[in-house]
Amino acid sequence: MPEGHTIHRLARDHRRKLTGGPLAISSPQGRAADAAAVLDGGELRDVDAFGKHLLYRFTTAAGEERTLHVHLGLFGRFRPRRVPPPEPRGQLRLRIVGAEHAADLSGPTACALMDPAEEHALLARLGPDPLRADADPARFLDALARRRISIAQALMDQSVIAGVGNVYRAEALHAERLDPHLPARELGEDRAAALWMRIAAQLADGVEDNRIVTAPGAREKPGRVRRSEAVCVYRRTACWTCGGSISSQKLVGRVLWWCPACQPAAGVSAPASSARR
DNA sequence: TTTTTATGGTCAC
DNA sequence: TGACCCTAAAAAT
Repeated sequence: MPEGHTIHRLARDHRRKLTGGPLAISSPQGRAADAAAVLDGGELRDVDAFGKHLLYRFTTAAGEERTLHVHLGLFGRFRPRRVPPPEPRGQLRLRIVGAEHAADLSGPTACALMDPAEEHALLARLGPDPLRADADPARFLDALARRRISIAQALMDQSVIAGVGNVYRAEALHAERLDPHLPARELGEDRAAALWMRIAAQLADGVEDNRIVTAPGAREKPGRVRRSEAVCVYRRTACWTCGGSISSQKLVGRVLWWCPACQPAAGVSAPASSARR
């Protein structure tokens, strides 16, 4: 589930549904018992999202300001619940129950209190997040210009750009007709700026839809569109745009998907060079 | 029923 | 680069 759009959507939803009143906070599974004990009975003031990280700003029942850091990782999920919530099923790391809304968190990579120093260190190693109004695209352009790694690898590096995951990487590169193997530094300012804009737009759509829909026209009929029909290249066999065969390759532990026809290597007939990985 | 896979990330070698 | 962490559902047996 979680790329940056999921995280920002959760921040928005939880800000709206869980702030403004005392919360019962527990860790049925016990693995976040310490944080739950501190936060139980407190109030949520705000929720911040940075890339794939969530920061929940609490005022505890004792009147202290504390921040809960949540990172969903690959498997983490926040599920909305009615009040009262049902008996916990499966592994439930954290349960937050307000007067009208509740939320269950399972499988996160991180769910722990974070002090200001740790938060500072976290934010310092994150690149700009296109979903944040305070994001500086110049940092993205600079990072790309300095990297020898491929653009595909660069987009997965959260210190280059925060919030992009494996689906948006594939879809944004396809939308910009960029060969994923192109070295980041060879992108050039114009194409890098266009890529930033594309990612920002796709992520923003993702927040609104609460899912990734990048296939042209598919957003107009949400709910009816299967995932495979909502994207152009990710985990597809045929390109949504041209119908050609989609290529895939394991790259640094993740599968990269692209359309060789829509995203040709610069100078296909040129002598084999470092362009291909 | 078991195995594999997944939209993520860290750490040790 | 691989081991590992976390959970659930799909795919394979």
